[in-house]
Amino acid sequence: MAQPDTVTRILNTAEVLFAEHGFAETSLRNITSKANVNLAAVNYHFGSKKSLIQAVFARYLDPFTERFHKALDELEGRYPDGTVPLEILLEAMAQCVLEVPGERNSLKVFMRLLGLGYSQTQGHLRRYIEEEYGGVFSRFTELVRRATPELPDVERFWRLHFILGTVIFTLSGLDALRDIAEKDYGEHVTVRDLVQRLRPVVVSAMSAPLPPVAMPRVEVG
Amino acid sequence: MAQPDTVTRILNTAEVLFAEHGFAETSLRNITSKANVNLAAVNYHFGSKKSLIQAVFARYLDPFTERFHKALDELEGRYPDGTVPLEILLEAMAQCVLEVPGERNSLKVFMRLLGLGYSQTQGHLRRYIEEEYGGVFSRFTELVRRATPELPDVERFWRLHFILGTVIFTLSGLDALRDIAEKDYGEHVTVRDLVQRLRPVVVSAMSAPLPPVAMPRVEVG
DNA sequence: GAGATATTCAAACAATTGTTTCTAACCGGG
DNA sequence: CCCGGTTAGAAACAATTGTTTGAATATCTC
Repeated sequence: MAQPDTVTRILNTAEVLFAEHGFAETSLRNITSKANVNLAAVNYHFGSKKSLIQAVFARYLDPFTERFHKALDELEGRYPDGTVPLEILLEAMAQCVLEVPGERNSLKVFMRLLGLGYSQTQGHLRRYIEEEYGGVFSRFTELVRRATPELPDVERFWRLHFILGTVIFTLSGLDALRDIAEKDYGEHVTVRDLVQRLRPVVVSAMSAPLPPVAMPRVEVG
Repeated sequence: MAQPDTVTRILNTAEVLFAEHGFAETSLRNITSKANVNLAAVNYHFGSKKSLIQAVFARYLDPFTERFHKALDELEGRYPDGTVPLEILLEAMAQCVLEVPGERNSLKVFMRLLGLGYSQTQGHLRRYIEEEYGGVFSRFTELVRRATPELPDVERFWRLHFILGTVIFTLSGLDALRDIAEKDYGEHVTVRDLVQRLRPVVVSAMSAPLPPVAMPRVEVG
């Protein structure tokens, strides 16, 4: 079997090392040695470590956004009034996330990278992701807005991030949690099982009753 | 105003730098210079950078676990059959989280550290937290078990981690989200507001309908 | 106040980091 | 065949990392 060329060999190795140990904790020498590639190759092909990190993300996010856009196109066509039911929207997003890495590496790496992208304080990464892929997300949230007209805008904003937290946190820490679950309950869980479990929880979260209106706090002398 | 002694000066500076930039991205020299302390002081007082990180966590988690244990004691006394309603349990936990850092620094730093502790792949930290503070958590989950007897054990396990993800993810990324929310909706949000919003969402998530039973996949020839 | 202990300090240590440089090898088109 | 630009390679670079050392200073005890 022919070895892939240098840049994909670097990307393949880098993404699993990043996912395993984080960005700052993974040295270029560690990557290049495991990839059987010269150290200088990274700076030659990518320019810098930062750009390598972004390239790792792009290889996942580019096909994802493409699929997601297509899926939303299809949905908007199927519901000509522009109001797609919430469950359908969430389901479409879940399917797109599930399909993307299937071709190549594991979904686990993808989710772990997403989690790191949010938590690790690599400023450049956050900016890069927002600029490059903010478009699909706002398109999605606009559809969610039409699907949940009863929700105040602020409330919907926060709830979307609540469930984003649930998904990223769970799937990105999946390995550790899976071990515990398997040890304590003897049940081997796949990512698809988890999505199955997430579905009703996410839907319930989005349609929870509104919180009591915040009283402006009045100082009592 | 008298300056606090060296070790607390180090801890005070370290915790905000860690929360801002992560552990690996924060150098001891950065900490010691901002704390007006000699570089060697860290290794003298704490032994190593790892131990400093653990000490930063301990200063938050020790008082938290103490309060949390007391709160659970009080609840178990109030409900002698050992069945505390779920809402009360969640409320108690929220209150303990909110109260702890009030004395000293901001709740924001605490939550950010918690998020980093989960996502950053500092193996020693995970182990330290589990060994040192796993006790309260399992006590809490046992109470949750009694409060939700209708939930299968596995399902409850996952749902607890779902909402854990929501809370940590949201509160730990609060700063960035707050900026967006304020810009888009002109509404300044405090941590307490967020807890207000989280309450109904979390309760709904825990009491969502069970997912459809997973069919064992049968290969169709 | 002398002596012992605890703390601070500047300096150096050894290891590792990302990046650059320059040379050698490759490879397709004249 | 050999020449052009592209890729691979070994080595060195400069900067930064956590940690250690040994002397100076402060703090406390008897």
